[in-house]
This record gives sequence, structure tokens and C-alpha cells, in this order.
Amino acid sequence: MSKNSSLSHRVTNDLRRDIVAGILPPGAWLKTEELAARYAVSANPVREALWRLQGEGFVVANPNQGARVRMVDDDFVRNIFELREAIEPIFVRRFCQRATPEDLDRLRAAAADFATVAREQPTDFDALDAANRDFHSIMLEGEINVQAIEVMQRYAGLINATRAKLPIMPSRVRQRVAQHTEMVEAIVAADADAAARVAVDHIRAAGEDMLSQMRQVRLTGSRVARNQPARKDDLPAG
Amino acid sequence: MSKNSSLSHRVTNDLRRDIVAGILPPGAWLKTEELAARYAVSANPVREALWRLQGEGFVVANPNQGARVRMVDDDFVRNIFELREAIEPIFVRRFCQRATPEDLDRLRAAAADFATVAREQPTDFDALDAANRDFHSIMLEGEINVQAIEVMQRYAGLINATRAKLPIMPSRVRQRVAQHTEMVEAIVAADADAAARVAVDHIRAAGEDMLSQMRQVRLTGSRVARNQPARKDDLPAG
DNA sequence: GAGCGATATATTCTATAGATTCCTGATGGC
DNA sequence: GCCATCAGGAATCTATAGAATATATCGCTC
Repeated sequence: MSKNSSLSHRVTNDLRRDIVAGILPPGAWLKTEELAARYAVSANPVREALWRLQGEGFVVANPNQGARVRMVDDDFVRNIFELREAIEPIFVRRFCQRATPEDLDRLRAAAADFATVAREQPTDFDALDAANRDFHSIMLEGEINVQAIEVMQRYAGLINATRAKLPIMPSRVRQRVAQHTEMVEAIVAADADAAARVAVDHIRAAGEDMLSQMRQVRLTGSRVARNQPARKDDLPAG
Repeated sequence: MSKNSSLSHRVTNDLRRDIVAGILPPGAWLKTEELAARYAVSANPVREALWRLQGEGFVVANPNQGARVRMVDDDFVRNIFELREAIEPIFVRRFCQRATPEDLDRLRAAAADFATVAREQPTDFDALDAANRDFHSIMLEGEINVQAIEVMQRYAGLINATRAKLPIMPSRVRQRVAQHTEMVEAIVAADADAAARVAVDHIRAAGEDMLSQMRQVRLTGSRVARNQPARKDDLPAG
């Protein structure tokens, strides 16, 4: 697809992957020289990758001081989900207006797929996430507000990467299935208000669920096994 | 204030100023070498400035091909104002909750200031804009959703720069004064719903006004004298 | 002779290495 | 105990070399 085969792109992807995998944990300093050695490039592509990842929200940088992996704390999660609650209705409403019968069929099919995954692999985050993404991306296909899409997707990677490391509650998965169904029904009925309302509820529930799982992990210190930090020793320094 | 006195920051500011002033018009190619010569630095700070301005929305860049000043067309304006309509209510509602009597006094004073400017200098965009900014920034003072603020301010500079070159309708200025008053009243009454509604109307009116002025300028070819491109000859190439 | 495709050239972005500037923390003087 | 100065380290900048892309020219086919 996008064969952005420049060094800085490769470094961007590698760095993102390592952050997502937890090899570079939240708060870790991202020293240019260190990363340059790690990825076998010079300082410039690393700098550029850091810029890009700053744009994606993975990294926060201070002038003349260096960059670090962003801390995903409660405030941040709350802020992002609040933003999503504000923006998603735009997409849902417009999709209500423009959806063709074929679009509706595909949306229904995607909702069914998600329900299947939820039934058969209810604890597999990646599978659930992929199915969920398929469902929601249908609504973005003909969306004209590219700036709004950009905002919505900006922190999606980071939020998702963080969510992937948290436990999954079966009850919440069932709730998501129900909400998808509800949304499809509202859209089929061309009831934009109802669809937007469901979308907001959907996002709010997801946000509250994530916050509660984060609290849970903080309290119990538990951590889901999969996607664990692997080997921290890969890095020269701590 | 922010004494970001690195070369790339200086270039960022200079480049932004030149784009805002119209010396580098929308659509103009921003060649690294050319800009490096223009601002008497090497390619790297220019690259970095372009990254930053891409983040601010002034510039769009393609890999291995170059960057250009963003075109501000109708779609873009519509998208940005739609985003604002979605996000601004977040701020207004929360301000309603936390506003102290002192905050309300200052908001009232700012609204009065804007009204004064509107009466005495109704065609001075900069004065109106400054007063308007003062008014709205009061509501952002204690705002906790920094990501939402960032989104709101992202394209503000570019939109403002474009708006500054368009004509100002006295009737629209009067409408803005009235809307400010209305908003203050709703906030004083702690009626968050009403305040949010007024805010949305306010933004929608501003967006429609801007679009209609853009249409007007396109049709008549007229252009406001002040802030005109100055001298394009400053640039090596056309 | 006109249109199309391939090669060659020119332009521009991209990457490297070394020099420079800036920030941070530590040491010594007041 | 507090402030100024200095050393170490890291980010930033310059200059130059290396890729990638777009453009123009030439030759071929129809």
C-alpha cells in the first residue's frame, strides 16, 4: 500500500512498534543518539520520526531537552474520549444521510462479524479490535471532513496500544455487540439523532470501561500476560 | 514569553509570518533550499519548521516531493468550523460549572470591551480579533482538556490569517456582539445547555459568514487593501 | 507526421558526519 | 546556605554526499 520507504518512515514504524510493544515504556527518554544506534541510522531520521510520532501522540518533546514516551494517565484517556464523543456524531449523522442500501448491508455484516468474534474469541483483543475497526471504518469511507478524521485517528494508536494491555470484561464485550446492533438499527431507520446518541453512549462506555480497567490494574498490580514488555534488555540504558 | 530561541523556531515564526502576510500565497511551493537561502540557515532547521507548520496546518507536505502552503478552500473552512462546533461546547459547559464570580465579571468586561471595539473600530480586523480572542480565552483558562484545546487552536492561525484578508460586514459584527451578550447571560444563569447552544450558533454564524465572504471575493475579485501581499518580489522565484 | 514509451538529465528531498550551541547538574567561592 | 561558574552530555545546526522523483529529449511504432 503506502510504500513510504524512506529511512525516517522505517524508524517511525519501528519506534512506534517498540512503544506499542512496551519495550519503550511510557515515560522513557528517547535519546536521539541512542535510538540512532538502535535502528542503525543517523540522528536526522530519528529526529524526523520523533516529530511524526509527536503528531500521532506517542511522544512528547521539549526543545533542547529531548523527547519521551507519552504517559497515558487518567486525564489523558478522559480527554481523548471526550474529544471522540464530540466528533463521532459528525460522522454518524452524515453517514445516516449518505448510506446506500449496499452500505447498510455491509454495516450489518460487519456488526455480525463483530458479534461472532465476541462470541468465539471474547478475550482476544486483537481480533475484537480488528472487527471493531472494520465496523467503524465503514462509516468513515465517504466522510468528507478529513480534518475531523485526522483528529479522531490522532491518538487512536496510543489509546489502543494501552487498551490492549488491559483486561477485557466479557460483559463489556456483550454491551458493545448490543450497541453496534442498536446503532445499525438507528442508521437503517435513518434516525440520525438516535444514531448519534448511541454513538456517544458507545464511546462513553468504552472510555469508562478503560478508566475502570486502568484503576483495577493500578490497585491489584495485575497485568495481562500477552503483549508484555518482552525484553527490556534490548535497550542500552534503562 | 516563550523564548524558544532556536534557529528552527525562528524559521518557523518567520515562515508563518510570511504565509500569514500572503508573501507566500496558498499553493506556493516551499522548497527547502530556497527557504534556507531566504532565512539564511541550512536545510535542517527549514525541514523542522516545515514539520511544525504542517502540525499547525499551514503547510501540507508529500514525501520526496516537497511542501506547499495549504490551500484554504470552502471544504477546509467548512471542516474546521464543523470541528469547532463539536468541540467548543465542551469548553463552554465546563466553564459554566467552574466559573467564579470574578471569572464572570471578567467575562462581562471582555464582552463590553469587544462591544466598544465593534462600535468604534468596526472594520479593524486586528482590533476585533484581539478583543474577541480575549473574550474567548477567558473560558479556556482553567480548561483541563488540553488535547481538545490543541485541536481547537491547530488551524486557528491559518483560518484567522485567511479571514483577515476578507471584508467585514458591520451587521455581522453587531451579531457577534449580541451573541457574546447572550452567551454571558446564559453562563451567568449557569444554564450550560443554553450557553452551549449559543456557542454553536456563534461558530456556525462565523463559519457561514466566512464562506459567504470568500464566495463574494471570488465573484467580484475584490480584495481588502490592508494586509495585501506587500511585495512578492521578496521571493527568488514565482 | 503524430503519438507513445523509454532513457537521460535536472531538480529536490533525504541522510551522514562533524561542529556548535544549549541545557543540566556539580563544584567551589561568597 | 545561596549564587556564580564550569564541565559533561545531549540536542541542534552546517555542509556535503546520496536517493528519489519529475521533466525533457530522443527514438520507435502506427
